[in-house]
Amino acid sequence: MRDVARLANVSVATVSAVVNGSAVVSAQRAARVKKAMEALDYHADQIARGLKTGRTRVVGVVIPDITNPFYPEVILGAEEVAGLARYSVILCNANEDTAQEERQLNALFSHRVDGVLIACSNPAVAVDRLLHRRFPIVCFDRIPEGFRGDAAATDNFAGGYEATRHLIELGHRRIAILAGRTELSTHSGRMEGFRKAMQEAQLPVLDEYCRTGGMQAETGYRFGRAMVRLATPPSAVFCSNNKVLLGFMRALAEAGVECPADISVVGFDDFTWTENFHPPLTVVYQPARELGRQAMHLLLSRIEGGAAAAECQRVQLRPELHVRQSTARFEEAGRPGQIAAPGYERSF
Amino acid sequence: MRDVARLANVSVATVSAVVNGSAVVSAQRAARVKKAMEALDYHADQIARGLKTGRTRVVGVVIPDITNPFYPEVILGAEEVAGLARYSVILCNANEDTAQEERQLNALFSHRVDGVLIACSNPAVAVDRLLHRRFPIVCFDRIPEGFRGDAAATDNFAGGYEATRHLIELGHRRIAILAGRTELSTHSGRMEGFRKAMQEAQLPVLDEYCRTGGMQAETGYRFGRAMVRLATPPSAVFCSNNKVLLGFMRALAEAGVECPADISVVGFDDFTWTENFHPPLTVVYQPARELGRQAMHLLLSRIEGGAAAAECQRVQLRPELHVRQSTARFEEAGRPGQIAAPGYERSF
DNA sequence: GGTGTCATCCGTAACGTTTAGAACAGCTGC
DNA sequence: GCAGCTGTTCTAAACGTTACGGATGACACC
Repeated sequence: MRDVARLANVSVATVSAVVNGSAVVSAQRAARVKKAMEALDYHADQIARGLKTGRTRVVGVVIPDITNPFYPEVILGAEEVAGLARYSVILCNANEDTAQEERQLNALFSHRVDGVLIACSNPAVAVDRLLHRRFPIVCFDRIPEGFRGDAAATDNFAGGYEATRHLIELGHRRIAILAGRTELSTHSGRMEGFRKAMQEAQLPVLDEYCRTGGMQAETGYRFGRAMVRLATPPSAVFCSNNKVLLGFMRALAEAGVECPADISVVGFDDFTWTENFHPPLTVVYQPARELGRQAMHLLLSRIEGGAAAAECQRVQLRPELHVRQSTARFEEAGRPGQIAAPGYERSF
Repeated sequence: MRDVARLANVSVATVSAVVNGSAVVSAQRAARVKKAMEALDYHADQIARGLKTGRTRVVGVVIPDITNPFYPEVILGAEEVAGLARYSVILCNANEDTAQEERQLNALFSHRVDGVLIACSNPAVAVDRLLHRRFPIVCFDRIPEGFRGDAAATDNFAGGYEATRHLIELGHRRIAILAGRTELSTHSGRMEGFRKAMQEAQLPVLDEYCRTGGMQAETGYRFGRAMVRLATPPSAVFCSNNKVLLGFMRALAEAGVECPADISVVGFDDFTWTENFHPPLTVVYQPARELGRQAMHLLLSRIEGGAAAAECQRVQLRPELHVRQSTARFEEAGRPGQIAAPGYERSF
């Protein structure tokens, strides 16, 4: 900057003024400065600027699992609107680990990011602390319990409800749920939707039909193996996590259980490959990219509007049921020896 | 920091010394300082530190398409080793757009990142400029032509070669290739491997069997539609990009062409879902996460070792062919009316 | 007691910006 | 001719660190 000033024969203040347009400078001088900047390939140092202004034009995004294709899609949307507003994003992958999440948050904070977008687990002590300091933070996807701040998420209750309704309407009565970690708002919401639908249809939700706790394919596989060994296996399953679903389907395949002939399955999240899956999957789709966009909008307006803005903004996105071929009508006396009770049981 | 110093009744220099361990300070004082830091919840400001030291402990990672599940997996590995070394990573998604890539690079640079990891397209003017200034930069996956710097990538030639050999050994003679953008090192490498295998087997590579240029499902779909309309369609296809493959398979399904009965397909990259695909896909797997780890190692050692380190380090990872059910033996007089020439053609 | 050697500690000048306020020049109006 | 404006430019003090060089005191040695 000093070099630019010298070359253009002005002071650094003038250079700063033309860079930021923060003060009026005569056309002639401005031209000189611009030429000098060009000549020296000058780019303002965001670090120094950040130190002085307290604003870095960097936001943090922390997600629990970058390997779950849902999140990259969200990031895509978030990055899109951040980039448009000339913000950069630091990405942190917490790996489903609260301790790591907290470390990441601290790192972000000491890097002086202007705000953070986070899909976070309970309990959210670190997040609450930040929020309490009026630090711009918005939660997306997973909203910690009791969180009082901006948030964007899919209507998980509706998603769970519709998925279950779909199964019920197909004639299923013995419906199981694989629900991921229910201490997360996402999965508890989907679970609630499931319960509501079951209750409305006066169907029981059996303990042995409720499996919770895991978020990886591995746990889905375990669930699947356990489920096929049940004396009376369910005729349909709602699986609220896509990675769990993958493992579950693998277990079914290994056990020779056919979907949808022997069992109907509806999953969560839709991707390019779900329609080429075997079988093409019925899923509840959530608009992941749009979620990323909206969440980042919330964050940026919080950052620019300051904490003075409206107390707490929430956006909720509607999921959509995409019906494909992993769900089929259930006939009690259907495919002989498979759907009918005794043969069905033995076939597992 | 001033507050901490005041509370501990020492100078800021001393606080800095205990934070960084950069000078010896008596145990008693150190304890006082630590207690004060605790009491005030002091965290060093990385921005100020960065300004002073010229090192930010942030690295940039720029990828061409976060929606391609290959890259998140790479990021996972990169983040893992960066985190261990207490570096944060700024993620940039270039969206397969050279102009955007250059903007991202500039942003990273003015944020004073200590180095960047990039999978970049040709021509790599921006990258070359950085490299020329001895800025720590390592290319991964896609290595621009003539790039003289650190790089990590899969042996794409071997991947293409093995995929093609596999098809040839299954008896295929009319083999097509869907090669993505061949100006990228990845796809040109895979293409070269393909050519080599074809040449060794004295098989012709026909123009109408070579489709290049796209990286999205949409183009794969177009390729597929065009290919099934050919007078003499190929009996096997090597598709060097996973998203293109998805579109291609969709086109086949729509046209009623069955895989592997009518056509064998081998893809690139392996994911959790490839084995549940319909049909389970034969693919050449590249160790994406390990690639991320190695690339980040290269970068960090370049950063810490300075430009003084070895002239230029390269690591190459071996891909593996994962054989599943999308490839099958080709019998000239096989499945009647499908594989035999005239009927085969009509069946499309 | 003077001198030299350590071991600690502190003052302070940077790092590259922004920004408040001072300075200055050219007008206008009386 | 001078006060008062306006419009432009500059000076210099921050922002929160680090690190160089000097200061201080304790101790040992002659």
